[in-house]
Amino acid sequence: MSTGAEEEEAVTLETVNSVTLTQDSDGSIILHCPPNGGLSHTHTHTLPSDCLCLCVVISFLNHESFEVTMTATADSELSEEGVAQIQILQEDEDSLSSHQKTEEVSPVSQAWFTTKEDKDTLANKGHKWKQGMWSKEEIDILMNNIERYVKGRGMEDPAEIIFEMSKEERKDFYRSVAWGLNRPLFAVYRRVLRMYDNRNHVGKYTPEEIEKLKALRQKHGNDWATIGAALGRSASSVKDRCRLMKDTCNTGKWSEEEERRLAEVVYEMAGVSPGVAVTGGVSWASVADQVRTRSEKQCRSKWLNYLNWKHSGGTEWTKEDDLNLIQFSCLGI
DNA sequence: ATAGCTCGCCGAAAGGTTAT
DNA sequence: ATAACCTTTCGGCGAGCTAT
Repeated sequence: MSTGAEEEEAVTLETVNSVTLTQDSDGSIILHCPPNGGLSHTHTHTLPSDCLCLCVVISFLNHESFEVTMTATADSELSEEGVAQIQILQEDEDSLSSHQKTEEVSPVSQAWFTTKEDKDTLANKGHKWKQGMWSKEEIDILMNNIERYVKGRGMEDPAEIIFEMSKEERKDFYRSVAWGLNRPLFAVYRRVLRMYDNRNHVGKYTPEEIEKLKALRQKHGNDWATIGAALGRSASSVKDRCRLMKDTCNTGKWSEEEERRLAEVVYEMAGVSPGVAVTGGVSWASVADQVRTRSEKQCRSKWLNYLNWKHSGGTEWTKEDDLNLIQFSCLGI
């Protein structure tokens, strides 16, 4: 590390266009470097608030992508668009030139759709990517990317691009916006749609809405788009709401018989012997079918909150214990 | 502990549009 | 015509909150 390039005579200067700086909602500055592989290393550096000059030494080990998050900069030197090109002091000529020879984009986040086979292939090549819940950091990156894209085009509302523009007009929108995110592009696409569809975060369903929903459900079956339109909600919202309206189930305390059935089914399905903790391999919908008197959600909740622990715990809580407890408490003991 | 609920994620697949 | 790109839909599932 040095404070200036003039002291580093042996060093080659090279501008890499695709390296950008952005700022997240916390004011942290994020340096995005080209993703050339799946595995992403994240380093966090905190800089003094009077830091005027930034020197970053980067090695493209294994052509992996990475980002550096910096906080506590006094005045951001970012340009209007929130993007700054930076220079890289290149210490190892071979690493960068070989890096530049490799494909410029991550195969994970740049192919529009990633089929099962694609994913197998990528995994076999050692690529890894994120799935599941989006972290705050990822959302920040995404929103920043979107903001940058929007501002860069002198626009105001991202929804304009997402819902009004022709595909032609928004050409590279999704790929630009996926920048720095180690997820399949398709996942980014869906995330963006969900995020900016204002029929998606409307809030709690009122009793009136529930009634309407039931009626619409009768009328239109699984035509969620139609139902949603009639209610001013998104299709996925009404679909998910309907999922919760099962009415053939018991409520209240589980009977011993129900618990027994549940445990039996779960152990059978998970393929472990009774007493072993079950961590996965259970389809709760099927469990509910077999338990018969409880919904999928009730089964899952019951198992995860109570029975799994009870059955696999160090001291087995037996049926006799249950009976004793009941008897004793009835007798006031 | 249980129910009720919101918000959210995923893979898969079918269907539509645009570029070459 | 074909490939690449984009959109929509569906079924399956989960985290985590609140009220009681």
